[in-house]
Amino acid sequence: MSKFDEIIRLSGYSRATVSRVINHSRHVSPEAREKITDIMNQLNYVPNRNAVSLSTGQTHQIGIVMASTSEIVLSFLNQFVDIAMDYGFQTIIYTTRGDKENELRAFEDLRSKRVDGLVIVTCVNEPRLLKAYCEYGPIVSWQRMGSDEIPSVAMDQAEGYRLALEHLISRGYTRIANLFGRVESLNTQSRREAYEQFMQEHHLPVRTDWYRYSVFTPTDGEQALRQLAADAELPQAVLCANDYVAIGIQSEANKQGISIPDQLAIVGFDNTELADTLGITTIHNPIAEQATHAFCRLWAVLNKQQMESLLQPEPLKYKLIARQTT
Amino acid sequence: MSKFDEIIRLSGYSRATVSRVINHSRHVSPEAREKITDIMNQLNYVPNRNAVSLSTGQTHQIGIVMASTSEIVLSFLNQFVDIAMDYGFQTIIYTTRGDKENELRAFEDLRSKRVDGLVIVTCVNEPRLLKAYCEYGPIVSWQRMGSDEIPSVAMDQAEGYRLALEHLISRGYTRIANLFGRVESLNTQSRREAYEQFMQEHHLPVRTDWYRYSVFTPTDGEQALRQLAADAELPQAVLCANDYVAIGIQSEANKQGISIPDQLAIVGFDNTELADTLGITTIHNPIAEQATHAFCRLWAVLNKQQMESLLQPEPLKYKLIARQTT
DNA sequence: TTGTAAGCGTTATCAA
DNA sequence: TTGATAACGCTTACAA
Repeated sequence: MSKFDEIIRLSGYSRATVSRVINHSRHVSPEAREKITDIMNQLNYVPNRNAVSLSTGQTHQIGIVMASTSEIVLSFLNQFVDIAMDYGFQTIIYTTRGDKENELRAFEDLRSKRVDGLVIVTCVNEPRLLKAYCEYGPIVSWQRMGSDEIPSVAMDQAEGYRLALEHLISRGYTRIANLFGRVESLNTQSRREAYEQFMQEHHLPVRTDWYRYSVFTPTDGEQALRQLAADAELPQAVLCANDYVAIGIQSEANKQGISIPDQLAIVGFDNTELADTLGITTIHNPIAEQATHAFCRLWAVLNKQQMESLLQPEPLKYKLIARQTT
Repeated sequence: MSKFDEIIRLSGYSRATVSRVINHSRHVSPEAREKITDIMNQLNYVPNRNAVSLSTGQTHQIGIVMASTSEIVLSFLNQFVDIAMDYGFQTIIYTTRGDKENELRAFEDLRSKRVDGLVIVTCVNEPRLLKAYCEYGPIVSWQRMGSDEIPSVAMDQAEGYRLALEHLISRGYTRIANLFGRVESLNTQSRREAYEQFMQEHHLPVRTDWYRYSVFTPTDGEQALRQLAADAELPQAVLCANDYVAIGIQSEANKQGISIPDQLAIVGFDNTELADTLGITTIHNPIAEQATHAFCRLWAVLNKQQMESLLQPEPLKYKLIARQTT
């Protein structure tokens, strides 16, 4: 006999009343509440969450989908897990390693009621394939999806990129290399367009020969600089996909005796703690706030209500943080 | 009517047979299997995982408990999530922010059948309180718990620490500072004892005045060096709690014009990618392998069988990685 | 190989 | 305020 039935037996009340006490319903007499509560404590009762989930259709679990738990997504992840927990939601990690089938499992888990909602941090499947899952529960994305059905909480990175470009130009750096992340990502596209437009507006050369893609880690950064340095002409400045790439550039420059920022200026992206420690100029990216946004969107749907208090009134802003590498 | 009932109705078979097909039981005729499979595909059926979990008593979910998802635990987390997924288990993150009540919620979730098992990465509650939860499901720990009931997959850090000390002494650094993590942790205790024992064996001074605690991040490292440098005598070498602290030390030393390794040698811990990039001498710590171990322990219990193939035959080893900071 | 029927542990709808 | 009873969607003895 389950503990639930035990409580029913010992208290003399019905199944329904016991359930009401568990769920703090107001329609219970004080005597019933006290008696049942006592017995619950005595038996050290906890509800079986699978039974609750089956009955209510809600798991209070949210899935978060990403290629892997890297440093780059860490602050988003951390903030999301934290705020979700504050609102009574657990977070399940789905790491896909960039594999489409792995990734689809997360979406299937939405369909099979394992999770109530989904946050996409990075994903590799076609948006038009994924949006079919929207009918099973709310989905929001950090990565921009280029699809209205799956809303994104990301900011347009063009804006941040322009801040970096203005800063560089104002200090006299005009021959600029760009180290991008994923070729197909909308972020990369935004950044590239921002760069090209900005340079054209200022009648400066657009150096597409200094574009590099799939540069994510410090090691990637080191390698990229080695390549660039092998050519006849060294750029005056490098715009990096993120701070970790910038660290790689900085380190490799030191090894090669390239002086920073005289011979080479470096700008990172995201403003992580290490960029501060290592004196790297960077663009502050309000990542934690975007994670908060992501949760709020989901929460609003799952609770069928707006969550005004948490939806930032003023839009988020990028900010240039000037340090020693420019 | 649920899709399950729909399948029963359309196929003409019973509830049990349909279930058998879903679970790939051998005791089903080819005709039945084909007919039912067809209908399942037609209806785009997926089982409701809450119903399955309620019925079987297994969720195929494992909770991972930590203060926060920091860089330091990242490779453990990543590897654990990956291998768990390979074996059909999802991972739920419980971040506690060092709060005992938050932490207990993870353990209560084991009790309420939300997760099948638990991995402790870091925890703040008393082991004797936590071990009461062992009866509800398997628990393993990365952090050493000092309790037999909750086994730990961690290695004794004394061994790694000794490697670092031997290396330093062999290069002539004898006046050594130690930057530790949490004061009460068994790791810190191990490291401190290793240091003291090693120095005494070699008739060298034990500099307890150069002990610092709660040093975790680059910023903590910078601050620690600032303090040390303010004193009359600077140590010849610093042993750091992890590579991130070492980065902070390295950076602050550069700022202060302290030359590395001539005036100050630095040894990190863990051998992260950044230690390589930044040329920091460190101790390689097979963290991913420990995460694998952790999963295997849980898996062995949950499947009531040994997992010999995955349990490393040879014991894991620390390794000194000498770079430019020594 | 198939079917019957009893669980799994809750919530929710009525009616009283 | 309470209680009967059905519903949630699936698994699993036990029989046939």
